[in-house]
Amino acid sequence: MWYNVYRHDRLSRHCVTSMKLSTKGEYAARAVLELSLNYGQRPVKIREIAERQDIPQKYLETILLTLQRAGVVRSKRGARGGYYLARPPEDILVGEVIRAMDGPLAPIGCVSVTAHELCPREMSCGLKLVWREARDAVANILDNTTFAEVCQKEREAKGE
Amino acid sequence: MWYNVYRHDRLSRHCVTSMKLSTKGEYAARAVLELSLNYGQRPVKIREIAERQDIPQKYLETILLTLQRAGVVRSKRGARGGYYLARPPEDILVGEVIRAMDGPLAPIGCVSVTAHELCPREMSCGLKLVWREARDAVANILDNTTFAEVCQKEREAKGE
DNA sequence: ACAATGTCTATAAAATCTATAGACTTTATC
DNA sequence: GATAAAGTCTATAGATTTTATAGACATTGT
Repeated sequence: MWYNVYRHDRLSRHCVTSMKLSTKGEYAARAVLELSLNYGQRPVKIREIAERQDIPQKYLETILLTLQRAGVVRSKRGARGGYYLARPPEDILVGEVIRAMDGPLAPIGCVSVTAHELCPREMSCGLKLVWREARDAVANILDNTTFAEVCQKEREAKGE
Repeated sequence: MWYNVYRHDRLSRHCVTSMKLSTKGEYAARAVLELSLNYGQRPVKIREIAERQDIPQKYLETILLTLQRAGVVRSKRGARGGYYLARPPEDILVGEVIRAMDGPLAPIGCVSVTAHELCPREMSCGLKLVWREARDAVANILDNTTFAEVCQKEREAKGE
């Protein structure tokens, strides 16, 4: 019923949409994780992030630009340039990165907190309540997890 | 950044993917809700469901077929035919309907319970834990909400 | 100066989702 | 048993979105 599709022969993904993270969102999260692991050191080149996290470099360039405009990362141009976090990992939320790339977390517009829209038709409110609960549940996780925590879990997993 | 797009001039939707419900998933949920509201009565015609819930009829036909194959609904053919729930609304979960239409709830394959897949690369486990938490949070909502509850909330909302 | 690096915009390529067409099957009713 | 009213099925059209790349430009260190 659902197949794995290899986009650029690196990342597998289901064909379905609902509740799914885009590759863009995942690439962004991995890039920010990579910068978090290098926080406090010199800027990391796009090429390095791309290699270490196995992300298509040109695609990553556009992703990093978006993250920069969202205030998550900063860059230094020219020789010895690269990217670095705009704030310490403790202050960067996973939800923030995902929203920057993919928009609101809500499964449907009318229950979005960051981009609420009125129902174009009289919506079944019983269902609306369910979608809202789902949105809140996801937001509760992603907006309460910082990249400092992700780093720590990553290191714990590697250490064992 | 994100626009409302009117697909068939009825349902608005964001352009973004992540954590979003497909129109198909929402149509399916609304159709099952409609059948739940008519549970115990005679079969409901596709045309009636389409009109009452404002869903393109031809599209709804394929959606109902999928739901039937998933064991959620049944049909009666011929004159006076139509669709009805395969089980009482108390026994039909929202998560079941969404999965039938859109696949696993997990935001990414490697944390899916219903369709787990191995990471094609050494995945950042710190992030993987976050995706799993998000998946569990959504599943916890959608797999603990029955259409009987949705019906009740719907009626409460209408009554006030 | 020049090499290394990020910036920007357009667009190509692919995948996915939404929706419809149209021929076929089944059933109730007269 | 003829007919009309339904559901069934498969293919495919149409639209949108996502993924990815190209290539010219701007900035910085040495």
